Amino acid sequence: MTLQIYNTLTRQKQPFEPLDPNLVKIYCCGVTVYDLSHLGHARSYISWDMVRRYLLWRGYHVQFVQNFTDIDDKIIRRSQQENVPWDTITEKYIQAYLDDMARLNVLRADAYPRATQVIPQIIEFIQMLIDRGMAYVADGDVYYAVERFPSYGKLSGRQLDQMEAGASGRLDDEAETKKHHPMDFALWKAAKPGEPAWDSPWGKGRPGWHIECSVMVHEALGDSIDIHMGGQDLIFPHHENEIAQSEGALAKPLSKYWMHNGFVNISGEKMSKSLNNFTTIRAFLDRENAPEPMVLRLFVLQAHYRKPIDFSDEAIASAQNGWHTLKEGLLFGHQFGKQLGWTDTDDASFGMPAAMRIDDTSAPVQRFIEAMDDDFNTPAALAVLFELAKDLQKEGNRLTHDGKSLVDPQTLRQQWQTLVVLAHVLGLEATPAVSQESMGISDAEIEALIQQRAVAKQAKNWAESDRIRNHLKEKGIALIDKPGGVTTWIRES
RNA sequence: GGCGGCAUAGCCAAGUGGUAAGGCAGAGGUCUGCAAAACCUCCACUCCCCAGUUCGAAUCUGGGUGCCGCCUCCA
Repeated sequence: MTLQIYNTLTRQKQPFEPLDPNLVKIYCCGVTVYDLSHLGHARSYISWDMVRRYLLWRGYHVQFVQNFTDIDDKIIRRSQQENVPWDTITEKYIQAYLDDMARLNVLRADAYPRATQVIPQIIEFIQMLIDRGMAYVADGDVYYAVERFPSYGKLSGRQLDQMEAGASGRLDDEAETKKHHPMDFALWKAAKPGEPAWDSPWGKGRPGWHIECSVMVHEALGDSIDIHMGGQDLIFPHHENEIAQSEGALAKPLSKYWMHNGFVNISGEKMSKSLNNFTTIRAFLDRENAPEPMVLRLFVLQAHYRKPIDFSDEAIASAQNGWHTLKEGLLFGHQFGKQLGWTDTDDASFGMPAAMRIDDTSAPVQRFIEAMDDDFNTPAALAVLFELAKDLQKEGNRLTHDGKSLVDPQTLRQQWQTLVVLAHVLGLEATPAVSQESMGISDAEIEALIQQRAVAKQAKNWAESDRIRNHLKEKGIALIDKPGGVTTWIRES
């Protein structure tokens, strides 16, 4: 069984066979940097990060390139509104994007090309399209002639004649009158006064939205790549136009597979800038009682990447509880390794997924692979993680409450490592609490309070007993009374 | 109008011809002075509706209903 990927281009799942078996080339459509990233972006890039991590784990070499669109109308408008240079805006939001993604444990791309860094190549590419008769100059603008590209519409399943009707409403726009065909789109836009502009054979101007991606794919990865990915809304017109440009210029397939992620909804409605119902990633992660970033990651992964997900407080609360279980499982080794007699718990590499060897033929790993091979079925893959985590959680509680587990320590170790490795493939990671002593109360103080409480309990002074329990609870210490009057305690994470 | 997607328990969500994963929530019990994110057990004879194919369908076919997305910047 090989990995099957749903290809938007063919509208079906296909076996994944990279053009070069030794190197998978991926281009991921990035953000336009004029504002903070929102939860929709989080969903998208968490999904693609998961795809990348899985391919890496399966042994592929992956070259992952993601662009920043750093010149466009919205950036210019923002720069005028705030009265700062356009590249001040873009620098700010590029940094913000990278910071947000780091919090969500999204791996850095191998390269982050920007539109404005490839202007000469864009001009060259446009010239190539003009030379091949695929584009025409009109009054300082350059347009792509869609009628010259016979398979225009193949990605989105549209036909030119069917789209004309819908375009009639925009004919009053001044640019429309310059076009030979209503669906023609700008490759180069002549500069208006005061706008950032670059010199070109057609006069001062800037690139259109779609051309940058064609050029950056070409520059970074070559004529043809394996996977091109982005949000569902990019299928048309963005990706359709990229295909027209790249294939129109190079006469080679732009990408073998096209992957598109589903949207984030808010109460059943699409989250978008135009509807103004979006939440930024940092607003979400920095609000009061905000969940850990991993909760957002888990929430995203609990649905298949192509399906819409609905954002609600209830859904987040559910993910939060789920993450707690997973986290306990992930921290199992750190918490109980010593007690189980594992000898390497102080090693620097302890707990590092890269240093773990797990049994690939074990049932959980096989089930995980089977799920992920089926077009990255993360909900099914997560079921495996939950089962492992619940098992470990149970054994951990036995160790805490009874002081021993009936399961063989090495078996537990295998289970734990399997969980950690598989979770890592999904980008789910828990870090052990740093310093236990720094939490404001020492072990000795705790023991002393437990002694006081024991005295109170013997005197049936329940009020005092509960006061001590609650006091410690506030300090993050949970007391567990066991049969025989013995009380143990744990620091809650 | 054109193209596409989805409908599975209170909620989220897998499964796509062989008799309903997983998560959240919930219920009962154990233990307990209390508490516990502890332990045990339970929780869809049923998969939007109707008709058909089949030994057998949530899964295939036809029809219907409902919801959503794209066709304009958008992950």
